[in-house]
Order: sequence, then C-alpha cells, then structure tokens
Amino acid sequence: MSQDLQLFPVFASLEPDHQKALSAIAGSRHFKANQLVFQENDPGEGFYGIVQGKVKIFKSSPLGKEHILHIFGPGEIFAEVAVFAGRNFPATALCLEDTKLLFFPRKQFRRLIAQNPDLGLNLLGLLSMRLRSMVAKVEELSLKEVPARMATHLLLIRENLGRDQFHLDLNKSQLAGFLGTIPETLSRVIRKMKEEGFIEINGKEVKLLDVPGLEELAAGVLRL
Amino acid sequence: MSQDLQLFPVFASLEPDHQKALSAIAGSRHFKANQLVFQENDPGEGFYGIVQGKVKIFKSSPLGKEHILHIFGPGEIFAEVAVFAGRNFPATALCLEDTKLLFFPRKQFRRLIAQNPDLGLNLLGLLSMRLRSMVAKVEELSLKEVPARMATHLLLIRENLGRDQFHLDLNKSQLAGFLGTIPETLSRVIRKMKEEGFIEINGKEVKLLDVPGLEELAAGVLRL
DNA sequence: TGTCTGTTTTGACTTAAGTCAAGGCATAAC
DNA sequence: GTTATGCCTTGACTTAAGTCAAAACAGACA
Repeated sequence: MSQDLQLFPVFASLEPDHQKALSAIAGSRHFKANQLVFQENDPGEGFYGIVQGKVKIFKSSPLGKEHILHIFGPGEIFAEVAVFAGRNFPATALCLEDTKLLFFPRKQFRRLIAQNPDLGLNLLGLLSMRLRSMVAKVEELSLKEVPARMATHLLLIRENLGRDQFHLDLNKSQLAGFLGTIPETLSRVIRKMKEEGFIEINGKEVKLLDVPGLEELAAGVLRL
Repeated sequence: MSQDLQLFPVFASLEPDHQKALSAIAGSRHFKANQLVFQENDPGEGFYGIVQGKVKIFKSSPLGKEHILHIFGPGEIFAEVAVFAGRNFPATALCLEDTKLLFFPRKQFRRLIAQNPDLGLNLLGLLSMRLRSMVAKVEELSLKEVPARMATHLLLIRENLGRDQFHLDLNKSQLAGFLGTIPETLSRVIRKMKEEGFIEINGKEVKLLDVPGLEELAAGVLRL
C-alpha cells in the first residue's frame, strides 16, 4: 500500500518514515460506478484519495438541479475540508466508474500533521490551489456568460496540455453541469463556436482554430 | 504590537513564544479609504491581517462589472493563498474606510509554520472555512435565483447573530455586488419581499417577519 | 441486425435578470 | 438654507438562458 501513496503528489515528497506512518493509517475502499461515497451534510470522519477511477463532487438543489464542482481522478485527494473545519461534507461525492479509494481518518491524520509540519505545508498548498479554482469559478458564474465560460475552459485545457488539439474528459452533459449551464444551452454555444470558426469539435475531440478569438470571447470583449 | 495579534483568532491560541515570533515578523501598514492594497495578478510577498477598518475583496471584468467575494474586518486575515500556492493575488483588495493592516512576509511565515505545527493546523482550519464559503457561493450563483440568494443571506445573518432583527453592514449596492446581481434587481426583490410580508426593511435596518417562508424562498421551493 | 438506452441536438416558447434612463431621497459640504 | 453627491428606486425595454418536447445519434447488448 506504500506504493499507492507515491501516486499522490501531496504525499510523494515526504520522508519515507512519514510515508510509512501515512500508510499505516490509510484504509482501502472500493466503490462501483454510480455509487455514492458520501452525501452533502453527511458527517465526515476523514478524507479520501483516489487510487483508481473518477469521483464527481457536486451540489444539487431541492428541485433536482445540479452543479458539478470538480471531477477528481487518480492521485487526487478530496473531502479534506471536513478534517479541518466543521464535520459535515459541503457537497456530494459519487463515483463515475468503478473506483478504488484510500481513506484517511481525521484524528490520526491531524496527529501526523502535528508531528510533521511539511505535511501541513503541503496541505496548505493544496487548499490554496483549491481556493483559487473556486474563486475562478465564482468569477465565471457571476461575470461571464456561457460562451465566455466555455472559451475559458478550452483555453485552460490548452494551457495545461500545451497543445491546440485534445480530448475532453467529460461528456457534454457533465461539462454543461461543470460550467453552470444545461446541455441544450451548451449545445447551442458549441454550434455557434463551430459556425464562427473558433473551434472544430467531433464528439469529445476538440481542435482550437482561433486562439486569439477565444481569448476575446473568454474576456467578454467579443460575444457570440 | 503583540497586543494587535490577540485580535486574530487564528493566532490567539498560540504559545506566547510563538506569538512573539509572529510579532517580530509583522509590519504595520496604513491605508486611506478607497485606496488599493493590491490588484488582481499583482505578485504577493505575504499576507495581511486587519487591525482596524474594512477591506473589500473583489473580482472585476474587462467591461467593468464587479463581484464582491468578501468584505473583511478587524481580526481577519486575507490574501493568504498567495503564501502557499502561486505568487499572484487572485483578486483585488480595496479599503472601504481608513484601515490599519499588519503585513506578514511569506518566507518568514512559512518558516514559523515549519517550527510550529499548531499554526499550520490553525491555518488549515481557516482555509477550510474559506473554501466552504466559496462552495456555498458557487451553489448560490449556479443553483439559486436572486430572491433565494437574498433569503439565504438574511437567514445566515440571523443564525450568526441569533436574532430576527439586525443591521446590515453593507450598503445595498455592495450587497447586490456580493449576491451576484445589480442594485436595480436587488431593489425589486426587496420590494416584493416587503409586499409579500417576508421582511420589514428601513435603510440598513432589517426585521425578518416570516422565517419559515424565507427558508422556503432560500430553498427555491417557493418563488417571489 | 435489431432493439434499447443514454446522450446530444433542435425548435418553439417563457422568464429571470440586465440595460439604460431618469427621478427621488438622504446626507454632507459650503 | 442651498447645492452637490452618492445611493436607491422605478419604468420601459432587451436579452441570455432556461423549459419542455421531440427527434436524431451513438454505442451497448442480445
């Protein structure tokens, strides 16, 4: 199980002794596709790391609308806010495919941090990045229209992968939920983007044709 | 200056030696009303704590629209994500009134955390609470209409203060910007809430008249 | 190959919220 | 007391996005 920890950047830089200590407290858990890990407001006794599979974190409304906050994959941890502030999970976690997770109990984990400040600093780095992306999402939802959000999203993938052509890893319905809209609206936005020569798209395969144009769309200075 | 640190809950529980060490690295800074502390994307060399005054943290769009992320007051710290992940501030900070801040340089502060894991755990608690409130804001912006957001906001103030009657600490324009809308829309929402007997409001003085009704508005099961 | 299921797209229509202009109100300054 | 300024409210209009229904598409399964 020690080898599983190597998968997690937040733990990989720790001393072998500390990694052993982490392995000693971690428990393995398996979930089927479409199975809930936890629901919003469930009490949390620890956090999770993904060894294999995909987990969707989302909020839903009483009327059944849903906003996808993030989709996590191998090497990523989630549900860590319930370890440090409050006990209840602020969102729901559901496996999108068969998934293997590690579970880290909160009491033992806090004790490890007390013994190892580097672990604390790594976690502070992770939470700060998490906060940055939530702030970016708030900006998108409050200041950008749907085409600008889609353009922003495509440009971010391009920046991360370093190329103009790539494969989306969410389907269109999930992407709509992640961008704060509905499949019908996203479909119309994509059609206009194709018609106006910004992108080429075929299923999940995307090619950016006009990066400066997408940058203007993303900034809101140009509109579809 | 050591007495200033007592103002900050995140530092108040530390041992006196550690508090002295913090005082030793903190610098005092004064700002006039309407003065910028920093702008979005400015490089950050540390974070700030508010001794006196008010600071608005916000995002703005190229076309001049603005979303208020938070307004901080005495005893609160801000801009701490730039200490742990990335160097640039993700939003803009502006003083709403004459303000006295403490500045904590990042290198020295990280060193103090390495020497004192309790400080790291306190910061993890703070960032987790910050993340919870950003997630709540994403939920509001993506799943709630403006009346539901206003109802949610009023119910949260009621829960924090423990009473049905209170004084808003933002003006209506600022509140609109915080809830992700514009002053005209907020004005219309408030008028309807008054007309339909949910609240009584006079300038900044608010009295909740129908808490169960506001809860239904907040949940979206009842609409204005 | 045909059927089933989930996803995506399209059309017609509705609506919450924004835009723009203007008037009213309250407070501060002279 | 008057004027100026910032904030708030109101009216008329526009629009981005959602709702609802239905059709088309793609992949899995028998």
